[in-house]
Amino acid sequence: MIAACKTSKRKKPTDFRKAADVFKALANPNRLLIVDALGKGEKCVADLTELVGLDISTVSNHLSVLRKVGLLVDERRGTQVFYTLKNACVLKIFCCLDEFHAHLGR
Amino acid sequence: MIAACKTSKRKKPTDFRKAADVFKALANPNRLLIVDALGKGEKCVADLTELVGLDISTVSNHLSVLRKVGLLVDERRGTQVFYTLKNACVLKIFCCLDEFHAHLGR
DNA sequence: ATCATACTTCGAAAGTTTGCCAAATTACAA
DNA sequence: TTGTAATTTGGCAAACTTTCGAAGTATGAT
Repeated sequence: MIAACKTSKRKKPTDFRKAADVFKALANPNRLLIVDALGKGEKCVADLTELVGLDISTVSNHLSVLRKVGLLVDERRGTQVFYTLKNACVLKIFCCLDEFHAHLGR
Repeated sequence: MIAACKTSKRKKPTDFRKAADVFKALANPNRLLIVDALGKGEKCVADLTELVGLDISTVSNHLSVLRKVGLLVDERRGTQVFYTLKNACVLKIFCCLDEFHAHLGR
């Protein structure tokens, strides 16, 4: 039996669906690469495209997946669109994962 | 710019792939329901099948997805197989998500 | 206005996931 | 050993994801 967190309350089916949507958005190595990069500061689509090495349309799609679940915000400045992490929680989740893999020993 | 966690180090492509696999395992409402239930203690497949309301073979598949990424461990006792959370990190991730949704206001 | 740049949206192909059913496996009991 | 209960595995169809290239949109420069 493991202690739950302070903020946790009785969960409804929609809670699991919403949570699953966020995990779905994070369930792709290229999107994780993007999130990790944005953890260091905002980037435009072209920068991220160079980083992940896929077609710009594909990267744009990945960005929209992350934006739709509220992980990112976009801001147009001139012809460029800059993306930023919406909040630090995602990076915390990364930390939990680091711990998890350390615990697993892989 | 957001502070990274203490344990974070330079990430390799395989790190993102492994992390994505864990998120993939969590990217399904029924599997989240299972993880949440197991947070309260071990359960056998039949118990979990009743909980999620899908075919037992489907639940068995979900459990194997979660086991493969190291989130669960199984233990056979007689004819039954009991599943347990491998560690508390997953529940911490849930907490991060709760925070995230609170921050988003949905 | 026209053009170039930066990005998004659409449509299609290939691959993956989810679910059910039926068949196979495992452990125990009679 | 034959049967029965619990779980896993294999096969399949429907739905979803990933990627690309082409076409579309928005902004700023000429």
